[in-house]
Amino acid sequence: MAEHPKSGRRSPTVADVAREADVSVATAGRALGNYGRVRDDLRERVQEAAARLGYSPNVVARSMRSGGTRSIGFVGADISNPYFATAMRGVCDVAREEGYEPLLFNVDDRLDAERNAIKVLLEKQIDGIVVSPTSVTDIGHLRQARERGVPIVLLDRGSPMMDVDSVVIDNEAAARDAVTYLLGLGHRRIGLLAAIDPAEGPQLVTEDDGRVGVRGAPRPSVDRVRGYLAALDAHQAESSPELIRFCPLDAVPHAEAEARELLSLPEPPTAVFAADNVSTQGAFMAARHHRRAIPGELSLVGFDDLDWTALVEPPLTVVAQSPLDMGRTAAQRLFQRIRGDDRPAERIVMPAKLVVRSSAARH
Amino acid sequence: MAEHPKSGRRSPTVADVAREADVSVATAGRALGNYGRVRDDLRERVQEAAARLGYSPNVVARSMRSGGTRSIGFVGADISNPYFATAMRGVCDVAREEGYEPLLFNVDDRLDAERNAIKVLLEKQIDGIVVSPTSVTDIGHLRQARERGVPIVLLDRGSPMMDVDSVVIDNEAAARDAVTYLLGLGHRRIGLLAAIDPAEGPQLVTEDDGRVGVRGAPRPSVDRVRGYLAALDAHQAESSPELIRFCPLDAVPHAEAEARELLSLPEPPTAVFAADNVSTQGAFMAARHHRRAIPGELSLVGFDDLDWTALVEPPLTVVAQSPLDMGRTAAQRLFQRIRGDDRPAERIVMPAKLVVRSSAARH
DNA sequence: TTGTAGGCGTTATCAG
DNA sequence: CTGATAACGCCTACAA
Repeated sequence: MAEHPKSGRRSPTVADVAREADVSVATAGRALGNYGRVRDDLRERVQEAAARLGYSPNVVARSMRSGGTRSIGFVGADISNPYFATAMRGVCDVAREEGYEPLLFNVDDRLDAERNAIKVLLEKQIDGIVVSPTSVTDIGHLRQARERGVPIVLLDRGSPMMDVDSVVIDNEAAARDAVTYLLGLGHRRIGLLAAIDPAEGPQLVTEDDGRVGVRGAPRPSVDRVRGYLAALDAHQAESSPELIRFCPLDAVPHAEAEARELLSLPEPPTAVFAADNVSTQGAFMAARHHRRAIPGELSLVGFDDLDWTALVEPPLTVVAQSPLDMGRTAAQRLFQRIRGDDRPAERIVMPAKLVVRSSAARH
Repeated sequence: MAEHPKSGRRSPTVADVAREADVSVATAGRALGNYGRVRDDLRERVQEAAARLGYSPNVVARSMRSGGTRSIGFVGADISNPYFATAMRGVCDVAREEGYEPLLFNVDDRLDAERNAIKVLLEKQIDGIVVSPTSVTDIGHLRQARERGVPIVLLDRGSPMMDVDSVVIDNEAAARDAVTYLLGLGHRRIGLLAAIDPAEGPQLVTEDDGRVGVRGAPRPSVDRVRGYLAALDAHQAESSPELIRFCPLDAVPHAEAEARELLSLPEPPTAVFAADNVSTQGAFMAARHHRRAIPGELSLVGFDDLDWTALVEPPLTVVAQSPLDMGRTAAQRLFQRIRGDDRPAERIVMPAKLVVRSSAARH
């Protein structure tokens, strides 16, 4: 048992250990920190003294001197969303492997919270940041971090306005594949459900030739809408604004409400592509509410391979991405940057694949 | 990682601002930190200079002087487990309200990882810790933190060996209620499934009167077994070791395997109580594998009101606790301690209630 | 009201 | 190989 002579008081410092071992602070420091050379017997005496006093180094003071904190920041929407929780897990694992500590911020897709998170991280002298930016256009705070020399890696959402690394999936292709799959099953009237913040201003437009297009910053959801439209175009299937539903907030009840409206259309879709995990849950619940049998009366392809999608009846066909790997990859790239790698910024595209289960059938 | 004198990139300090504004560092410091008195025109000059230089305070240096870091630690099993993710969310929210930053550690129920987490947190001069201890008996590292004067609050699991606050539910009562509910429906042969680490050494014993008992440290799972047994006893229903299944690891496949064995018994139970969310998922999957209709052929009561339990068919009857509130409560108590409150340690019992849906029927 | 001069704990530098 | 000392950036007695 280590004695605590001054229990509850100031914790012992190198100077205390030095005094106890009857050496200079410099020698004690060297013996404790394994730097420089110390005679073996002295080293031992110091280490014994340290153990006796219950010494543990003060990382704050160390950071003070070194300028680095051996910690990184992770800024994401919400940890109770499984996507972010898992991505964060990946970031944490890599950080620990590197001997770094991650600092987590939930910003709930609020820009002011994100700005504040970046500010706090900079004040904390963090060594790097992984961020899923709320906005891909309003990024002054991210720029500021970069100007300070703090490396940044974008996760899930890249920004064309900023020259930094990003780790994403090819959202357009993933959506195109999913919708092409439904088209291949014979569906021609396919609904789309997506959680898109209207503040980011994506707009549905009807082209001269009657086809629908989407304009807006390349956020994941918007890109998925593009992929959906591209697949329809390629098969000359109809696209119509009434089949495309955005739910304004990132919450399941809103998504369910939109999905219900979609299914209540005079001529309802025979299939629905839900472009994110919130919409997927909303669509599933709406189908149940309307007693629309899946896949008999309604085919459904969802997004994100969450636990529950394989547990429900029928198990859902979904586009699966790997937030764990994305988080790991983002962190790995961040550490390359922290170590001084200055190759040009890169857009790292991770795989997403369609996991076919039983929620879509031939029409 | 900013090495020491990094040419001109070094971020500006109070001294730089002072020079720019042509005042002393003290005045600049006062103007920037809103303490002491500064003449208005000077304050303005300083703030302009700060803005011009892009000054932001160095929290590390501030901590160095003040001795506190305005940050707390959260040590839990695994953020990708929704229970911990949500609890962590609660802790984070309260911390931010208090102007503190939370530092998160995943320890995956590994004691060495937990010890290391505590060590790192102490070195980082953290102001307090919320921890879901892996072990309720091997707690030397937690003691050490307390001896250092760092307040600790235990979450989910209390320890009788340590005089600290804990935030828990009444696991025994919750399990008793759940099983009593099944007994009330006429079930007499009720299986139990629980994820218990054998390393924590709970033992099933058969008493002289033929009844089954459980011995072991009061972890949540063990307490739930106690509650299960107590309910059976109170109704003179049979208890038998073959009806009680522990899965060794905290993973769904193991739970499912145990559940399958349980359902394959020559005389299988008519109802199952799954004592945690992992077991609940395992039991549900096993029932499906055996084509045992719920609740027609098998009644199931699970634990933890996760999203998916309401989404499956039939929606599951579960014991619900609120990890969000538990996390918030733990953090609130922690801040009381940080502020110096030294009332005796308390065991804060949060509510858990049975949410009746459709997975249990009359036998 | 403003300025000067330490000191927090660690580590790097330089001299013995 | 060891020891004294000077930073790192901020804050606060204390002095002016």
